[in-house]
Parts: sequence; C-alpha cells; structure tokens
Amino acid sequence: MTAASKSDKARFFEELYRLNEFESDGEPNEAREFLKTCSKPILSRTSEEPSLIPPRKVLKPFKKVPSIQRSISEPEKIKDVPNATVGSIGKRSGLRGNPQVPAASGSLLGKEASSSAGSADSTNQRPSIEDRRTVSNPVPNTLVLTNSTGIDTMLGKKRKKDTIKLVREADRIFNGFEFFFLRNDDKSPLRKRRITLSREHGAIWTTTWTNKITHLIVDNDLTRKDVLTYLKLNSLPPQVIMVNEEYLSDCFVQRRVMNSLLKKYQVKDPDAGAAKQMAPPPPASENSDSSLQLKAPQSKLSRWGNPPQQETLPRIAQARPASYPQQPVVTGGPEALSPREATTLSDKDGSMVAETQDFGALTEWIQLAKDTEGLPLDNEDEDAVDSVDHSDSDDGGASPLRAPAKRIKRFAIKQGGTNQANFQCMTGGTAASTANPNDYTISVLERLGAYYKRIGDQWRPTAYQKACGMLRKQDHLICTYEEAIEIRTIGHRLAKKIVEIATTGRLRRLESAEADPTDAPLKLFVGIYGVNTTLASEWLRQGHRTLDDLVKNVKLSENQKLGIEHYDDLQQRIPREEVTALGQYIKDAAAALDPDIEIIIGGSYRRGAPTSGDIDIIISKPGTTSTTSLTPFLHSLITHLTSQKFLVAALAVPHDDGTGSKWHGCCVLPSKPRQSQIWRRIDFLLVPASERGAALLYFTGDDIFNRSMRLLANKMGMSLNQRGLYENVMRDRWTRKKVTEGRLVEGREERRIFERLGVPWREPWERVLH
DNA sequence: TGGCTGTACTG
DNA sequence: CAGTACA
DNA sequence: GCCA
Repeated sequence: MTAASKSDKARFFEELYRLNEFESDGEPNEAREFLKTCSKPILSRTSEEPSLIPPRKVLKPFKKVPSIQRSISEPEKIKDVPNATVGSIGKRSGLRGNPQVPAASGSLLGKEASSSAGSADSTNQRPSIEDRRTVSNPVPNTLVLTNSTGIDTMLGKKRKKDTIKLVREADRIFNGFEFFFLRNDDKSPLRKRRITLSREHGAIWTTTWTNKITHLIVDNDLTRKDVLTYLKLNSLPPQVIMVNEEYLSDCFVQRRVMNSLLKKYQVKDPDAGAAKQMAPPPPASENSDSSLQLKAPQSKLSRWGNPPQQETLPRIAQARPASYPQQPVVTGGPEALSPREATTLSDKDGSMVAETQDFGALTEWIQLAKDTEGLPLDNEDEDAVDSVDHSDSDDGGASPLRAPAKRIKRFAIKQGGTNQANFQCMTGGTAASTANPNDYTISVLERLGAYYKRIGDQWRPTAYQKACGMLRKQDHLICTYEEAIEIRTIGHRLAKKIVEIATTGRLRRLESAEADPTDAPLKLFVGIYGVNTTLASEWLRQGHRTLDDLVKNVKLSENQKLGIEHYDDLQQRIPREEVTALGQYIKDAAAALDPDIEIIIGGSYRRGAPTSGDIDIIISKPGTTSTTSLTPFLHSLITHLTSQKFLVAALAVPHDDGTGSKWHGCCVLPSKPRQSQIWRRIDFLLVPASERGAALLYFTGDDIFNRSMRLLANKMGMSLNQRGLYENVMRDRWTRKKVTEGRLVEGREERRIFERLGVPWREPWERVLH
C-alpha cells in the first residue's frame, strides 16, 4: 500500500511539474521562483531589467542624499556614550535612549573592514573547530584541581601525546560529551581506568570547569553537597548531568548511553531524598526562566556553534562524509551518531520523569497520547478516514486522512470535531539540543533554506524549517526516498534532497547556490540588523559588495548604521549563562524600582536553548489590565538601565500613543571589562497581567509553533495573537482579513489557551519545531 | 491552484 | 505605505 | 517548499 501510494504521489508531482515546465529543482526553477515571488533583481543583475526593479525603492537611495559623511564612530567611544546621553532618553515617547550619537571618525573602517572580510568571504564560512571551543564563557570560578597529574596532562598538549585508542566508531557512545570527574584526577587506578575508557568511547575529559561540560561523574563517596561545595556553585547548571560511578560502568557494559536519571545513578544527597536538583523547578515553568530543563549533550554544537554564521549554526551536525565542506572533522565519526542521551523532565506533579536516549522513545514520550504522530509504522488502521474530511492544513499539515489515494502519511485522530491533528503544534518538537542522526542532513537543509530566505523566497524557508523539525524527530538516519516521503511536510523535492545529502554528503543545489558570487555579499548584507532581502539586493544591484561600500555610499538608517558598527557582536549567539546573568540584572533593577513587577525571560531561553540569538524580556505586573499602565515603569526602567550602562542603544521604542508595547535595543553586561563586552540584542515586551498567558505563548515561540497555533485558531474560527485568543472573529470573505476583533476567550493563562484550542499542553522546550 | 500568522515600529 | 522585525 |  504505501509503495503504491507513494509512487502515485510521486507521479502526481512529476506531472504537475512537467505541466509547469519546471522540471528539475535545479537552478532555473529557483530563478523563476525568485522573480515570481519578489521580482527583485538579484539574479538578473546583469540584465538590469528596469521592470524588475522595485518601483518605489529604486530612487530612494538618492532621495535623501547619500550623505554618510558621518563615518561612524569608534566602537570604544560609543560604548561610553549612552552614559552621557542618559537623560535624553526619548525620542518618541521618551523611552528611547539614543546613544550612539557620537560621530567620531572613521576608526570604524578598520573594524568594518575586518568584519566584512570575515563574514563576506564565502570561503571563510566554516567555523573552525578549535577557535570556537575557546572562549564562550567559562564559568568564573575556574576550578583547577590541585592534586593531580592529570591536570598537567590536560593543560599541556600532553593530551595529544597521551594517546588513547578510540574504540570503533560505532561504540563511541560518548562522542560529543565532555566529562568532568570529581575527583578529577587519574591517580586512583580505578578512576584512571574510567577516564581512559570514557575517552576511548569518545568523551572529552576536562579538568577545568567550563560550560561545555555535559556530564559530571562523581565518586561514589561524595554527596551532592560535596560536589557543590567543591565547585563553589549554588546549583549545577541545568545542562550538566550529574551521575555517579555506576553510570559509567553501565554505559560501558551495555555499550549505550544510559538514562542518567535512574535512581541508581544519582549522587546521594545527605539531606533530602535522592535525585532532584537537576529536576526542574516544578510548575515553575510558568515563571519563565526557571523553566529550562532538558538537557542534552551538545557540546559539539557549542563548540563551533557560534561563529558569525547565522541561522544554521546552532545545530551543526556531524556524521556523514568528511568530504563535505562544513563537516566538522573531529573524531571523524561519520557514522550516524550513536543515540545521545536526552532527558526530559516532567514536573507536572513534581515528579520527575526521564527518558533516555533513543529518539524514538523520547519523541514518543513527549507526545501525548493522542498524538498519533508516532513513528514509522504504518498502521493502516485509521480507516475511519473519510469521516473526517475537513480540511485543514496546518502548516504543512497534511490531513492524513484524505481518504483513498493517499492515506499515506501519518494518520491522525480526529478530535472534537475539528481535525487539528495535523497541526504541528499538536505534536510538539524535540528538545533543542538533542543530538539526532539527521543533524547533518538538517544542517545542510537549513543552509539551503537560509539561502532561499536571503534571496527573497517567502515560502521555501518555512517549508525547509518544518522539514528540519520533522527530521529532528526521527530516530534514525533518513536516507531513502521512501522513508523521507513518508514524513509529513516532506514532499518529493525535499525527499530527493535528503537522499542526496544522506548518501553523498553533499547537496549540489546548495553548492551552486553558495557559489554564486553575489551570495556572499548578499549574506553579509542581510546579516545587518535592519536590512533584509529587498535592500540588500538593491545594494548589490548598485554594485556594493562590502560593508565599507555601504557606509561610504549608501543612505543608511540609524539602526542600520548601528547594525553595521556592531555587526560582529550582534551576529554572535549568547551563551545561556549570559542570558541568565543579563536577565538577573534586569530583575534586580526592576525589583528596586517596583517590587511588584514580574520579569520573565522568554524566547529561546525559555525553550531551554543552550544559546540564544537575543534576550526576550516580558515585563508584567499583577493586577494590570492595560499596557498603558506599565509604560511609566518601562520608562523608568529604561532610564535606569541606560544610566547603568546596561542598555547601550535603542532600536525601536513604543509608540507614544500609549498602546506601544515593545522596546528593542542593545545591552551589555556592565560587570564585564568594557573590552570584552559584547553587544546583545534585547527586547522588552509590556504585558498586562490579563494578557500574560497569550504573551508568554507568543514570546516563547518558536516561530513555527506560534504560526501553527495561530493557524489552528484561525481554522477554528478564532484568532490568536500576543494579547489573547479571540472568537467570533469576523473576516472579510475575500481577503480573509480580520474585520472584527472578536470576543476575548482567554489571555491570562497559557494553559487555557491550549485547552481552548484542543492542543495538549506543551512545555516550552517541547515547542521547538524547527 | 491558492494558501501558508499576526502584530509593532521605522522612515 | 513598504520594509523590517518579533515570536 | 508542501498541501489540499
């Protein structure tokens, strides 16, 4: 059955494409798509089709004189400025701290040149393994063990000399893991043996405490308390897994990564009952920051995960052929990674549940019972099909049901009259940092998706993201067309690409795309805050290629200038610890100003991500029902944080009609020496208590999850936005635009919004769909 | 073949 | 208003 | 890009 339907489907598409006379998914198609969707010049640069030039924009650059005399200022000075302008906070509503005023001179050129060189150079886009590994941000109290010869071993290059023989690839169950032992020396023969074995199985042995550490292996005679004391920490970073010696033994014996949360692996706790500690603060998830929990080894990711690359970096992969350019060549472990351990904790009742390892199980566990989205099996059951016809696509969702011809993909279960089973928000995603055998494939697809995005394609990027999200949920390497096409949101063309990537390690389409000489500068330009495809391609068409060109010849908005000045900083990902620190700084400041104010860190941080692109702060206060009532607070908070040199720039401030709700800008950690301060993007969202739930939902994301929820609401005749879930929304019959706000159904409680939509509750970290 | 989320700030 | 951004 |  599946075979038949599959080919049907394939044939269908082939015919369809033939009709469109766009057969291959090679370049021509892309060109067409590009022109069709945005009629922007990029690809036709040479021909200079006047008609393709966006009518309106064309002249703009000249409209206001390409002045630019202001060659921007020196970074160092800039950072001081805010202070000087502290008082002058507002441009519009008085909330804008407009720093970056200083216009020293062109020292920027120096910096700029370097950044353009670095980022623009297409050949230079592979983050190198070694550099990435260094900085990040080691925990302050670097702990160095005193009693060990092992240390010397580690600190010196000795590690290299001190060769160990790795076990065969398939058995390197600890690939990507970084172990910190306690006691961390190899004096004891037994411990030495464990360390050696760990390394032979792929682990990295570390003797200094860094944020790359994935596991903390504790001697059996030590307690949790001893550990914390030893490390001088109040609590263990959430991503670190702490286990006792038994854990290693079992892993070796069973040749697999064990579930670290099993009772027998817990380090004993003199006080309370065992376990805990890593357990997430229970229902606290509601309160933001505390939510994070799951963990998963992603040391690899962080290792070369933050270069000024861009969206693809977070989850670079491994596996696959070494030939591929971007492939990390570490231990050279092509094999699909051995399943990594992943843990998910549930705190609903305060109890802790964990799932180990295999993706299948993890996925399964995460999904609530009704999710059918299970696995590969094709049960053909679901014959009830027809009964549920209703269409609803979801983002990508296919109504599996669709009777006859294809009941191929997934089966769904109708729920309460609407068949929302195909909405991605119904199944949830995998933990952000969980390693997956398809990681390499995903990283390649993400790059191609990113390419389409910067080229102006509106839909392919979304399709690629969804596909990646689905791939990440699979428990094994998808390498055949049949397997791929079975997956929801993956169609003919993506399936072909997946096969190509999985079997050859390359994707010709991507190679040709990135080989385009205009791609590097395009990528460079869209990396600027405030610049997207339209502008970037226009600049490209005008012949600009470097940031320097832009600074000298193009009319830039204030935000864009700032985006260029701090290009490198803003391109960096933010380690979780720093987000925590930045958030704490804000909380302290807020509490001092108004003890009732509630500060919640949202975004990827709330989803448990090991690194974030920016910091999202929700500002709320019990009892409030309108944004307006919080505006004064925001004003004083901004003023205060600016005077503290925490906020260093404002990019977007709330409209002064009182309805404004967001403030966007940049901040740094004042406690750091100025030189090492990195500018970070920060967003504040004002949220009255009555809209807290909807805002939390919105600000937690991810993107795909939000769109899915909103689409579902829409299909159910409702409307969901950051303020609440509304019903009886009247939409224009033709434009489908909302005509009436509708009646508020729920805005206060996040959970109730899920309930109203019939979506099983998803913890923040289960909302990672791309 | 048409739809694919909904909103806020800038200039 | 188009462009950009936020999730 | 995928889907209905």
